Formats: sequence, C-alpha cells, structure tokens
Amino acid sequence: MKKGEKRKQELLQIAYRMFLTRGYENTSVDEIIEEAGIAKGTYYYYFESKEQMLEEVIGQMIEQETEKARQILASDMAVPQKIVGIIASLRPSSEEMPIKDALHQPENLLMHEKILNRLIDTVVPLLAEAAEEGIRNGIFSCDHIPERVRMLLVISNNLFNDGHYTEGDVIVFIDLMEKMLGAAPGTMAFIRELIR
Amino acid sequence: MKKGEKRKQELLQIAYRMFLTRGYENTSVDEIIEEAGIAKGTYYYYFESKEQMLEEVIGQMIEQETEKARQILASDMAVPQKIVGIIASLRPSSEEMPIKDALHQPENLLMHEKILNRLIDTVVPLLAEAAEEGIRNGIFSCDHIPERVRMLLVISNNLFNDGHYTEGDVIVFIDLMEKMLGAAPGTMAFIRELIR
Amino acid sequence: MKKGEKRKQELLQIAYRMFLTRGYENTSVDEIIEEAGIAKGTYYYYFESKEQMLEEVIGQMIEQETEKARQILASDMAVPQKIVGIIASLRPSSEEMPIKDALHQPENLLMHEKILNRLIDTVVPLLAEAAEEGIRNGIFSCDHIPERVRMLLVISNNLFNDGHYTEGDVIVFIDLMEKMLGAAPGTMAFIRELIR
Amino acid sequence: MKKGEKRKQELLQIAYRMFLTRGYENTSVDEIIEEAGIAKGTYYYYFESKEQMLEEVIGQMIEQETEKARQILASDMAVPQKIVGIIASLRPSSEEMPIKDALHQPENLLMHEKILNRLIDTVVPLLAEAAEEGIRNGIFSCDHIPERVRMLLVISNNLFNDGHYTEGDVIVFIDLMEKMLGAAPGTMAFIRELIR
DNA sequence: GATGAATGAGTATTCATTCAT
DNA sequence: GATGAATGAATACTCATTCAT
Repeated sequence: MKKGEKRKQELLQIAYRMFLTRGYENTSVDEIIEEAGIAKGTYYYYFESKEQMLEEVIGQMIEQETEKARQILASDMAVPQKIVGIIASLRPSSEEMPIKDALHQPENLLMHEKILNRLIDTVVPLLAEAAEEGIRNGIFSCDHIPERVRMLLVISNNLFNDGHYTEGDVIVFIDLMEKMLGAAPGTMAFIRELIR
Repeated sequence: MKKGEKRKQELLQIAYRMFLTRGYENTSVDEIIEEAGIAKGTYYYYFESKEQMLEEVIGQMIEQETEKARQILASDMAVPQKIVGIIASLRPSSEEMPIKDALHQPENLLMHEKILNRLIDTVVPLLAEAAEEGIRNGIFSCDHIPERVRMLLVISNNLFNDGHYTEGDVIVFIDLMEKMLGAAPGTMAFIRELIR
Repeated sequence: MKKGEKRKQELLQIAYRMFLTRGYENTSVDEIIEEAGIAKGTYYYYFESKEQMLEEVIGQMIEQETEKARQILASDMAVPQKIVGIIASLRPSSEEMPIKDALHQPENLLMHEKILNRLIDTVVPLLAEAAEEGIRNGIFSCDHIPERVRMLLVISNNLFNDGHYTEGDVIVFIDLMEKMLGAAPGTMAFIRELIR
Repeated sequence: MKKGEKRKQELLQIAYRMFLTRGYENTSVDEIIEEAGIAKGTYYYYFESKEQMLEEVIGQMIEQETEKARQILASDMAVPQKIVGIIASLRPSSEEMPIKDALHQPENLLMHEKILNRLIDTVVPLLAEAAEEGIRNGIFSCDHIPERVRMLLVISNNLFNDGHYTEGDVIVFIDLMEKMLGAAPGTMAFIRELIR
C-alpha cells in the first residue's frame, strides 16, 4: 500500500510534467509509461483512465496553488496586501513561469479551463474571507462580497496570466479593485510597485 | 464562380451547425461530407483542411455577431442603452440559445476560445466609441476607455454567457459598470429589467 | 518474449510473400493484417511503420541469400567454382524463381534496388576472399580485387537476373571474368555448362 | 496546331524540371498545372495521363542525351576517344549535374530506371558502330561487339554516374575496357586524365 | 482549345483500453 | 502488484481522372 502510493505519486509527477510540456491531449499513455519505465497494465492498475489521471493531476496542482493563498490568508499582513497576495499567488512565480506559460498554449486549453474553474471556486471563499476582514476593519465597504471578489479574480486571470497586459490595464485594475471593494482611493496603489 | 461560391457557403452552413452541435473535434470530415452529400474530393476542393474550414466558419460567426453590435452603435439610442445593447448582442438571443449553449460544452472549448478572442478584439473598439460618446455627453467620466470597456466585456462573457449567474451577480455588475465608466449611480439600473 | 517474436516472424513471412507478389507499394497495411488475421493495432505493436517493416523483410532476405554464398566460400570447392557459385547463389534457384521474378517488376523497383545494394555490399567481401584464395593458388593474377569483383557482380546481376540474356552474353561474360581476374583462357569455360 | 504544340512543349519543360526536382511520384498534376498556370482540363487535353506525360518527358531527355553521342560518333575523333566520349556524354555535364544528381535520389527511382533502359538501348548501337570502326582500324580486336559494349555501358553507369567511385575503380575500368575490346594496354589510359 | 467543379477509392497511423498470465 | 500482447474504431488528407460547359 505504501509502495503503491509512492509509485502513483511518481506517475502523477511525471504526467504533471508531460501534460504541461506537451499538452494533455498530445501526451499519450504510451509516452507516459515509457517515461516512467512501467508496463501498460501497471498504468491501468493505478488509474482508471487517462482522463481520471488528469483529474488527479489537476487536483494536485490546485492543492499546490491554493496552499500559498491559504498561508497568506492566515498571516498577519494588512488586508489589502492579503487580497493582492492571494490573487498574485495564482500567477506563475518566476520558477513556475514555464508551467503557467504552457497552460496558455492551445494544446492545453482543456486542462487550463479545468484548472481555472476549480481554482476560482477554491480561491473565491478565501478572498471573500479576506474581504470581510477588511470590512470589519473599516477598510472596505461593500455587499455581495463573493460576487465582487469573483469578478476581480476573473479579470485578474484574464488580464495578467498571459503576460500581455499594459500599463493602462494595471491602472484600471487598481481603480477597479478600490471601487469594487469600496476602498478609499489609493488603498490599492501599492500594486503598481509590486508589478514594477 | 457563382456556383462554386454558393456550394462553399452551403458547406460552411452545414459545418457551422455540426461544429456547434457535436463540437469541432468530434465532427469528422467524413460526417460533414455525408451530411452535405458530396465527395471527399469536393470538400478538399473548397477547403485546404478541416482547421482552415473552422477559421472560415468562425469568421462568418464573428461577422454575424458583430453586425448587430455595429447597428446598435450607429443607432440613436441613449448611450447607456447602446453599451448594454452591444454587450448583450454578443449573448445568445433566444433563437440562438442552443448555438451559444453549445459553445460552453467542453468539446467546443477550442472553437469557443477562438471565437471569444476574436469577438473581444472586434467589439472593444465599438464599445469604446460608444463610451466616448457618453463622455462627450457628460454621462460618463473616465480615462483608459479601451481597457475599461474590455474588462466589462470579459466579465460579461464570463458571467452571463453560460447562464449560471445569480441575482447578486447582476447587482454587482451594474455597480461595476457605473463605477468603471464614472457614471452616476442608477445610470445602468435599467439592466435589471432587461434581464427580467 | 517467445510468443511475441514468433508472431513477428510470422508477420514478416506474410509481408515477404505479399511484397513480392504485389509489390511493396501496392501492398497496404490493411491487406497485410487481413491476411495475417490480426488487428491494426497489433501490426503497429510489432512494427513502427510499413517502411520499417520493409527494412526488416529485406534484412531477412539478405541473410537467406548470403548464407548460401557463405557456405560455398567455406567449402572445399575449386576457386573458380567458388566464385561462380557465389555469384550464382544470388540468382533465383528454380524454386525461388517467382520471387526473383517479382523483383524485376516495376512495382518492386524500390525494394529491388534496396536489396541489390545491400546484397552487393554484403557479397563483395566474400567474392574478394575467394579471389584472393585464387591468387594465392596461382589461378588468378590481378590487383584491385574488390573493385574487379564488384564489377563482375554488377554485370552479372544486370545481365542474368532478369533472364533476358543471350548466348553471346554468356560467352562475353566468361571472357570478361577470365580477363578481369587474370585467369588462363578456359578457366571459366565450365560456366557454359552450368547455364546449359 | 502550332500554338497547341508550343504549349505542350512548355508543359513538358515544366514537368521535366519538376519531375527532376521533386521526383515523378512526388509531383502532382495539381502542382504542374499551378506552375504552368493552366486548368486541370487543359492538362488532360494535352496528355492522356500523368504516366504518358512521363514517357514524353523521358523521350525528350533521351533525345537530348543521345544527340551529343551521335555527334561524337560522326566526328573525326580517334576511335578510343569516340568510345569514351560517347560513354561520358551520358554522364552529367557540369551544368546538368543537378539534373542527373536528382535521378539518383530514391524518389526518382522509377524515372531513373526507365531512362537508363532506354538510354542503353539507344546508345549501344552507337557504341557498337564506333567499336567496329576501331576493329577496322586495327585498334580493337574482339567479337560479340554489342554485348561487350553493353557491359561497358552498364558498368560505367553503375560506377560513375552517382559519383561515388574510387581511384581503383577508374584503374580497373580502364583495364576492363582494353581487355573487353582487345586493345593494346595503354590505349585507354587517357581516361585517367579526363577524369582528373 | 480551355475551364474548373466534382469525384471517390485509397492509405498509413494513433491510441486508450482490456485481460489472461 | 505487474506485465505486455492484442484490440479496432477513428481520421485527415491525396490525387489522377472525368466531363459538362
């Protein structure tokens, strides 16, 4: 059982890497097992299907991505920094860059979509909690928090995750955040420095 | 010349329908030609490849979709109504419902993505023009118009086009529009009635 | 391991026969698997591609053809008989006739060419060895043995293998051999009886 | 008729070039008509089939190649030079090099074979005539002239036309020619200088 | 002489999945 | 736990040729 779990994790790691590198649909089971050095049967011993394996890979990705967000939420940062930090945590850190980059290639559309949806569903509650903390502190002032926070997330992903944003986008996004959350102008200005 | 063009349009119509119904990737060339009652060779006489055909189908979709938007922009509606009208024109009318519905199924991811991107690029300038008209009229007050208008569009697509939005989403979206464009509160309130 | 190899040999035998009968290019993978009674996937489990299969088929042919030549070389025949025997071993024995015949049909050009080149490269060293034995025995007298022997082989293939040779061709070929190898006139005269 | 002939010649020229460049089998009728700027129907007005066109192209090639040989035969050169000149005329002149080079690529196997056979059949009589002139002059002494001359041609093509011959090949070939034709040693030595 | 729309048979290759051992 | 031989449905694309105009 222990041994089996270990091998499964190994396979998930390999698949994770290959799915990102070549895309889910462009990675065949044959290629995975060759890379892993196992037999066809062994693969299907651990995974019901290739698609189910994708779900598990995505599950792991989500976990990794959101862990950072959870830590930020639990920290003693100022609320605006928490919000921005959580949103930013979803974007590729320098080392993850190639990984996220891969997600924006057409061969990863399916995976990208799946990840994004699950990521948003997972992160919205965290963001909402931070926003409510801001309201309690008097920094923010708004209702319909989950809806607002979700829209910010959607915009952020759409705007920043593929790296094609302009100076104007950043300015408007800051304005948007402040107005969406009912914050005083300038509350979110610090974002500009973060992005450089 | 006349004859050839006509048949090509016919094929595009058929493909349009089939791509939406079963998804681009799930529609084989064999199925298309069977439906059209033509030979394999005829298909490849008109289209270099299945993918190139997709591009042409999408091109036609874009044209149809944006035509309505262009008409609204040229009309004598009030500016807020223009803006909302343009945005709404991209959403499925009752009769198109099944069509747009199809785009949100996983088998249409690729097509959906391609359409969305081209749609946004095409519609942002139209929206921007309407917004500037609003600024000239003193109804709106903001800078970075294309960026703002683009974000509204992104949110709108993400929120409303798959039909899974809540009352709260609508409320927040109205608030968002007003604040993004620097409009007086209530300027966009008429949206609620539109959506029923 | 045992089982897999066996089936592969079986497939090679079938392909060998079909390639010769109908030509490599005129034999489709579909026809091969139908003949073999296996599934498409099984075929591609054993062979990367149809072309790679051809290489393996040819490899086996070469081996079979040259085995006889090697035995002759190792035997205690007289040297002239060895040389002629080796050259003759490349020609269709009565039972192989249909096989070699097939190689001369236009649909087997590619295969024929490939086989011929590999055959010549394989047999030239054997012939050269025999010729050197002849030189040591004082029967032959010449330099540049590999070149000479190669030319004899080329002529022989070109002249005799398609069966369209005349009495005169044989007479000249005998003369050619004797002079090329520096043998006394009449040394190779026995060839005429071999050919009848 | 005049005009039609002209266009046909034009098409043959284009096909000639394309067959050599990309190979007969790799050149589609579509590509030919595009290059020629004519319609499909026009092509089939001039040629019954693609294969028949190939025959015509080859016919032209043969004519061009053998014309030089005929001129040499009719000239007042010394006989050995005539023989060598005729054989050499079949090899690519510097400017034709790319053309003949192309013939040795696998995609031109069929064309190569067809050309070679027709070339040999055409040139053997010319060579034989030259050889007989040599016999009358007392330079050569042999019987079975056509057979001998044909073998020389076969060897020459096989050896030299693909450019992969060695110093040894040349030496042996000179020896071979002298002995095949019954010429005094040294008669053909001048070949070495020709080849450089 | 010339056009170009239409044909349709033909082909190699991929790949997730199964199952007896 | 692990193997690997076997499956077979699925698919895009090529191309010489015809013929009504």
